[in-house]
Amino acid sequence: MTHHAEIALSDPLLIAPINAAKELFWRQGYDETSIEDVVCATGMNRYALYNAFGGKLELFLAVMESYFIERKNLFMTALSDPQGGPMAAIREVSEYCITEMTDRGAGCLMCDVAAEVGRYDKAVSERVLSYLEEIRSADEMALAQADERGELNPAISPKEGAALLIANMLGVGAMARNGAGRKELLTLFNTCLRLLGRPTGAQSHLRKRRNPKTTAVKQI
Amino acid sequence: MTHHAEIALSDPLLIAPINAAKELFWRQGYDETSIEDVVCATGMNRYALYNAFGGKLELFLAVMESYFIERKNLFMTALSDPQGGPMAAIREVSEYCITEMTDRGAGCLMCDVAAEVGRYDKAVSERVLSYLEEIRSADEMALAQADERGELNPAISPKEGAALLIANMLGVGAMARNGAGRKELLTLFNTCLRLLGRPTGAQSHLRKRRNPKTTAVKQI
DNA sequence: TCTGACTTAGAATGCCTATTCTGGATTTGC
DNA sequence: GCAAATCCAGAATAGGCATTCTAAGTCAGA
Repeated sequence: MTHHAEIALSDPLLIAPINAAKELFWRQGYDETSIEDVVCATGMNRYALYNAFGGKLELFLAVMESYFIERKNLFMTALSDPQGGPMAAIREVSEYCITEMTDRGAGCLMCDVAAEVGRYDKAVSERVLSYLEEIRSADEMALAQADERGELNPAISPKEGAALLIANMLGVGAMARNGAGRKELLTLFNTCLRLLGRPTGAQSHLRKRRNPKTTAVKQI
Repeated sequence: MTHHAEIALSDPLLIAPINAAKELFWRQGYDETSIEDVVCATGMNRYALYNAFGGKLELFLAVMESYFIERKNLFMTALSDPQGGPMAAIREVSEYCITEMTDRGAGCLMCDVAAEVGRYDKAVSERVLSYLEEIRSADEMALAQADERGELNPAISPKEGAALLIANMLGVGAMARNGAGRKELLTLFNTCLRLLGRPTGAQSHLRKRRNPKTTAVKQI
């Protein structure tokens, strides 16, 4: 009596258990999360749990799928038709993700936890890459809009910029996992975003302060 | 009869076993690497292994320390007095790291594997953060030199740029762990490096191709 | 060559965890 | 209210793994 992730996801009664399990896997990783933990956190009976999902791996697959869909929706709705402009939308959605990470002291569920599982199961690691590509292409869409509005740094293409954003968020996740603070991570993300944007003359005053020897001349 | 990581590191006979174990932990992670694996890979007797290190955790600590020192040396020697200029040195050392990662389908031993162990042991996660800071400050040093030579993007400080580089490399590691290819990762890193450098007029031709409507005017 | 310390290979131990089983409780359909 | 199906809690089961033990083998020094 094996059940598939899709079936589990479509059952409204399983939404709460899946979310509880997601929280555990996200915070603790796959190996470090025991079925006992899941039983306690969901309040679900062990027997019922095995009946509903089939086993630990299948449960994780359902969690992963749920995360995938949720995250895809988040990015798609935020970036496909951004009200306050594409760059603002990217900032908003990314800062939301950073908050999620620092709240949990964890990175991306797909990229970090699923990668752990991907060692056994090639299908999982392929799913992770497809997730990354999905998010990247949403970012690329937004950056293409930014480009049309002249808000993208001319030195890069929307595609390159999107890849950079993804890598930066993954890096932020790695740092969150190791205990870096929210403020530090936001600063880091802002640096990335600043470089992605079209350079403005106003920014050069930073340089003046930093290296007066060569740029002490007033620039007003 | 407990031995400490420092003692193990100073014994030349243990260098080879430590390197073999490092390879295993790096590729497979901490939990996924059994002592049996280590026994096979090092050719060392189980008893001798326990005598030399004390246990699995202590072995990993020795591995971690070895990686730390090795990596610190790599960055320090490459970046403290770079012959071909600071930006070239950063590129060189980073590309070396990317090769190490793609060779193993893994990220950074400290940031990824040690983070796994850091869940049990606070001292380990603090060590990871101190490692990150060490590398970041080496990058910052190089970027400060670049700044003095007018090679740094005026929109950012050496400190910000160094943090961005670290995050980018961590992101690259996360992607390598999930099976991304070397070429893709090099492209990604190059984008990052391009943005860190001082923008040149020549780059704007990229933009012309992408968005002819607004920049079709010849710019030579 | 002999002795005593050290090393080895592999078996035993003990713990932890996923999964299954079981006998009793609870719900459901009528 | 009742029979049948379903669900529950916790006890077995089974396998994996770190760590320790053991009994035989090896080596160094005289």
